[in-house]
Amino acid sequence: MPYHHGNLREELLTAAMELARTSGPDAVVLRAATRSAGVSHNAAYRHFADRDSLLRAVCDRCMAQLANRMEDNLGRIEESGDAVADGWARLAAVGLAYIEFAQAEPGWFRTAYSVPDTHEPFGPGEGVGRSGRTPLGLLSDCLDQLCAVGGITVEKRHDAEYAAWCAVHGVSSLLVDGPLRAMPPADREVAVAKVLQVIGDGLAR
Amino acid sequence: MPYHHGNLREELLTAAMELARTSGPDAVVLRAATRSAGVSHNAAYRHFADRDSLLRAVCDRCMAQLANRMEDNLGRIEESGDAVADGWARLAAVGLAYIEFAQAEPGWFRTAYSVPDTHEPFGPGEGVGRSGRTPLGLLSDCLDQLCAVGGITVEKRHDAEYAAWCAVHGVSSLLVDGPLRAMPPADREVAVAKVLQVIGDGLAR
DNA sequence: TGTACATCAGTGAACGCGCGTTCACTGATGTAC
DNA sequence: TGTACATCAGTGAACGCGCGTTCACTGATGTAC
Repeated sequence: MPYHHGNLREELLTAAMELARTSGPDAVVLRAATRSAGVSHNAAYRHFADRDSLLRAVCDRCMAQLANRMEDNLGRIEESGDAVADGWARLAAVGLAYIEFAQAEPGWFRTAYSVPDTHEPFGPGEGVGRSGRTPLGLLSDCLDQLCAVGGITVEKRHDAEYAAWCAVHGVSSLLVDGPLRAMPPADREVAVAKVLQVIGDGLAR
Repeated sequence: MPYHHGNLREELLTAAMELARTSGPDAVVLRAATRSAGVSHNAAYRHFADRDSLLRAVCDRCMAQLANRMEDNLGRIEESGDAVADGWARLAAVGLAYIEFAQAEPGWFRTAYSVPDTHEPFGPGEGVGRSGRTPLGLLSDCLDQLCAVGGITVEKRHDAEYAAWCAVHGVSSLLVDGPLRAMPPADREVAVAKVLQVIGDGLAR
């Protein structure tokens, strides 16, 4: 191992992402990250002002992972020719991606929403996936499209992201951290389907 | 201060509730609770097996506080004579109570959902308010009544608590801890209203 | 082309913090006889 | 009614843990002349 590491900042972030993945935001710890990078613990201070700055950078990446998962699900959709049906399918794909991400990567999910109070929330260009859009941006896009093709009214479109986001966020939180965490997979599917169905009905009406 | 305290268990719980209220579940710390009760730190071990047992007991109380708030809101409703309208009003009251509680008592809200992994989830008779019902129980009651008077169909009633619970839990979490925590009050009301409206529409349809 | 020197990126020891938990103990209480 | 003694509810000192952070430092790099 040479004295100059070469890419320590990146390696610290990789290590910290692994900590977050396994054990959530509280496990994003300077000493553990440097340990895992094979470097003395205060080498980290060359690249991050303090522990919260490292955590903040990790939050960004976690949110980006969520965005990527949503984009993946969107990319897998086959157009049916029916613009309204496709619009609903896209919205469902985005919502399901959110819930699946939370369950598949609970540590990342929790961390994505753990920006320290001492730091600014995500600014433009932060927490974005490959397409450059945030999770919320991707959801907005779906709703815009659905509105454009007449799947939902303009009135319903207004602030609709709150309804959709809160519903999928709520079911994700309750399944991952909350009282539903012990729920068997079959029941989870029932709960998730009900949430998506009611939200869809509520927007359609 | 006499050697025998008399009611130390209760006083520790009161102190721990105050810690939770101010700073959330992580602040529920044995030494702080005993300090605040004016007692040596390991006196706590006469009343709680360990730190997690204390936290667990505090979680119960926080959930009970939430239930009480929901009951308060229900009690404030004036019957209109229209059973269906009253049913919807009760559902809205319960949902709003949940969201208001989260914003008014963020520490308690977070703690209510922080039962340690090492402990069993709430059993019967735990996390209940004055009426002996849990928050989820109160919600179920509302949905049952609404269904009984024909406000929602039997099919919609089925598993409807997931949809309602997840929606209010999601908006609460995002407003209290999440990216919406910086939202000004006026915008919060808009978001909350939208969530409740869409969920209501979705159940009604 | 060679070299002095500023700059950058690491090291290693140390400090202070607060926590949960354990140990051996002492003071107060209540009950059997 | 008095007293020995078990039991209960506290005390106080100590341990070990892992953390964030600071300090003075050393090794490597690159650039001006």
